[in-house]
Parts: sequence; C-alpha cells; structure tokens
Amino acid sequence: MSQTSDAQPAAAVTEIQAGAFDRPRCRRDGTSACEGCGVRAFSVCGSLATDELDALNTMSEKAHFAAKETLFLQGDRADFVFNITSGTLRLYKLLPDGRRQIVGFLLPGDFVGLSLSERYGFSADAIDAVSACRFDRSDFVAFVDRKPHLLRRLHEAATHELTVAQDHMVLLGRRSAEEKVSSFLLTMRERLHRLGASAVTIPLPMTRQDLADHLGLTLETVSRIVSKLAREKVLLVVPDGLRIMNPSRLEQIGAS
Amino acid sequence: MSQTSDAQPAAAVTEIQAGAFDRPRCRRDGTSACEGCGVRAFSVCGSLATDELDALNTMSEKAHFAAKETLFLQGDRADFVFNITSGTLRLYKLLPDGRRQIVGFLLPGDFVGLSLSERYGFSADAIDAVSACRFDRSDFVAFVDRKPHLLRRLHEAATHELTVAQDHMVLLGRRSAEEKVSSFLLTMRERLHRLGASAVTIPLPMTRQDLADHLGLTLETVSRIVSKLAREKVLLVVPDGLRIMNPSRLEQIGAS
DNA sequence: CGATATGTTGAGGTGGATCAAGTTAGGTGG
DNA sequence: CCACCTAACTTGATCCACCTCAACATATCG
Repeated sequence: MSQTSDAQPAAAVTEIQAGAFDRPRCRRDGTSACEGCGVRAFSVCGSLATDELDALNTMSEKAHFAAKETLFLQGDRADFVFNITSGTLRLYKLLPDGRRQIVGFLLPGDFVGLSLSERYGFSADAIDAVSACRFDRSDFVAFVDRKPHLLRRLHEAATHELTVAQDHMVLLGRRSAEEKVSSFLLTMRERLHRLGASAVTIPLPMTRQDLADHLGLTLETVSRIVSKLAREKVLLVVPDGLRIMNPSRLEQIGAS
Repeated sequence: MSQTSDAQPAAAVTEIQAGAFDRPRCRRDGTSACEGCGVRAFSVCGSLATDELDALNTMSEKAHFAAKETLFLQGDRADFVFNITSGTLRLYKLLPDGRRQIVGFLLPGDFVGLSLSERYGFSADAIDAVSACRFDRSDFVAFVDRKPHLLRRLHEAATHELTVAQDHMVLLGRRSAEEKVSSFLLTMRERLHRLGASAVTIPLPMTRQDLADHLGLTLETVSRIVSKLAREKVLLVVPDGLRIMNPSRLEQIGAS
C-alpha cells in the first residue's frame, strides 16, 4: 500500500455527481452508519440486513484520497478492500516500458478488491477527490465467509465486471477510434444514469491521456475525435465534461 | 441453446493434449464418476469432498460436441453450465456488422457459466471435438447455494478470469502485432503446462482467423508474424501447432 | 478428383501514431 | 490582482504498422 491517508482534511471534495455522494458515511462513531449510505443501493453491501450492516459498519473506516493520489500499486499486499462512496478512480496496468492500459474507471458504489486475494492485480489512483469505506481485507474475508449471501453478491459483482471486461475487449480489439469514443461515452452515460444522474452532460474528470489509455488510442486521436463530434454537433465540449447534443447519432456510431 | 448433442457417436475425439483427457467422466451410470476425472484437479469441482462429488456426479451428464458445433449463442437462455473435460472452445462476441472478438479459448478443466445468470453473455463454439460435464443450471445453482465452499471456488475462478481479461485488455490496447502473437503463445504454453503438457509444442486447433479475432489483428497479419518468427528460428510451424525453438527470445518479445 | 476451407505471400492503401507547434486554463508566488 | 509556470488540450504535417485486396498454395473431404 502506498498510503492510507485518513489525514486528508475535509477539503473541497469535488464530486463527479453534484450533491448526492459527498457526505461521509460508514463511520465507526455510530452517529451515521451504512444505513444512511447513499451508494448502498448500488453496492455489494446492498444485500445485507440491518444487523449485518451494523457489523460491517463496525469494521469499516472512512478513507479520503486527494486527486492524483495513489491508493495502491499492482503487486502491493492487499491489506484493504474499498467501497467507493464519492469520486472517480482509475485502475490500470503498466508494461515494463511504461505503456499503460486503464482497465476501468470506478464510480461511487463500485467495489475494489473483488478478488479478495493476497495482492492487488492492478494499480489504482484517485482522479479527483475520492472517499471510500475501507475494510481490513482479512476481516472482510472472514465476514464474507460467515455470510454466503454476501459472497453471492460479490460473485455477482465479479461476473458483472467480467462481462464489462469482455465488452471492453470487443471495443479494444474490433472497433474504430470514433466508435471507441462514442461507445465509451454511452457506457458512462448508462453508469451515471444508474447512479441517478441526469446523463445528458457526462462529467469527465479524467484527462485525454486517461481516456486514450483506456480506449487503446493516443491522446491526440481522442482530442481529434471529440473535436470532430463537436464540429458535427453530436457533442458540446464543456469544462471537465461533454454534453450529448445528439444522442441517437451517438448511439448510431457507438452502439454494440 | 442451439443444440445439446448427446447423440454424438464416440467418433474420433481429437485431443489438444494426447491421451490425458479423452475418456468419458462424470457419468450418471455410476461405474465411473467424478472421482476418477482427469480434469478435477484443475476445475471448480476440485474443492468438493467425496460425498459432495457423488451428489454432483448425479446431477451431471456427459455431453459431446463435434468440431465447429455451436454450444450456445449470446443471449440464449442459459439452460446449462459446463465443465470442459476435453477439446477446445472459442467464446466470442459479435458486433451487428459481423466483426468478431474472441474473448477466450477454453481448455480442459475450464468452466462455462461462471456468471450463473439467466442468459449467456457470449457465444461458444467447439473448435475441435469437445467433451464436457453438463449440468442443468438451476440444479447447479441450487447445489451451489447449499455449498458455500463451492461458491467460494466459483468466485475464485471468476476473479481469476477477470484478471486474465484485464491482461488481455493490455494486450489488445497497448501491444504490437508481434508482441500480441508472442504473448498469446506464452500464455497458451503456461496453460498447457498447468494441465501437465510438455509445453514445447503448442497445439493450435484454431484457425488464423480465430487467432486474429482473439488478438485484434487480421488473419494475414497473424500469418505474417508467425512466418517472421519461423524465419528467425524462434518458432517452427508444425501441423496444427507451433514448436517453440527459442523460448527466451519469445519471452523477450512477449513478456509482460 | 474436383470443391471448399485454410494458409501464405505480395503490393498498395489508410487509420491512427508520431512529431511538432501553438493555445488555454489553473495554480502559485510576488 | 497580476505575471509566470506548468499541465492539459488542440490542431497540423508527416509517417508507418497494420489492413485491404489479390493471387496462389496446400490441405481436407465428400
């Protein structure tokens, strides 16, 4: 683990989604707990009963990470698992020469550490300010082993991630640059929609380089495609995001 | 489901690995059961005790598929899950215009249906003759729900597949054609090695088109890269396979 | 033995990469 | 509050890795 950063002051927490995910949850002080958690409905903990939630609450600690902070590196001992409550993460793998593939972006409600294994299989950075429920991995594993219901939920989350990964393989292996960018935006829209967001303006806290490393392109190509779609009035470039002006055209290009 | 083909005559079953995986196992006739199964050590069922194995054995039926036969298509109702006992499968997704991405090749010991979900998330074809233990999905799910130990094993298999998928994203998104082919061969060697095979000659029952659709290339590019590596004495092209003549050079090109 | 699937190789084209400016937007210290 | 600095982004010019198209070779199988 690179660091654990509970010491972050409650500095301006920029949210990918305004308002909905910015309050601390899953505290151990008991005043506010998992019951009131805004992301529970989208999370693996959503399967638990009240008494189980209390037990989980006791095990959890709120962690905060500043933008660009590294949560852990591939190969680190996996001391913790996390449930993201606000902000955006990039998960990535590096080749020895520095080439990077971002295997996914995490949003509120997403879980880090599905594999429950000894070491992290990828690296993770906060893109903007991130808050998360943090659990000691061995405590969490012990808890899971007593709750088949929770294991079942973790398994469902893992197989869902596997499907998402397979869809991304199609994108990386068989789609053009314009299709990649369009398809990515539609995927983000869908994810944000599930989180209750408007899904017309897609907030993009990540850089063009991040997008490129996720889509198997260069940052210049991403920039060019975005410019082209903006020129064609399919998108409107707004600060830290894109507004979808012509959804049906975007779906026509990016549909799978 | 496209078909279920128990009616396959015991025709010449070409094995990807000679001898080791060609006898029928997991029968319901009781004479020979999961206990003697050659792939059990590599499979999700490897976690079960003898009495549990017997229960599983009762639920299973041996299924055979001829080369090029389709087991199921993406979107089909997932009536069955399978444990492969011999042969090779391709799992793939199609885009509306026919472009194909092969998300994985399955070998003996691999499990199909990890997600336990209502519908298949990809299509599956037998490449050569395939034998498998077939389970009714709802029976299998009910069994899993009574055996947290087995669920845990399925979860481990799913998260392993997720890691494999993420590694493949790196390959598809960030590696050159020569690196893709080399890395693929090293991956196959490793998998065959774990199955107890010699791992010097890599049997390749799949076509160049299959390889291309797995690696995000065209069949011509795959052919050219293989020819180039053969010309450089890194590989030797043999019927339905490749012999690795210079492993360290291959690792130098394909290492991650 | 012809027919069809599969594989190899060559010639030429192109989508996206690379290289190179120049622009914009924050962030910081004076 | 402004001047500077740096990170992020955009756009243009050129290049090249891989694709496309085409011809031919080889293998398999009714």
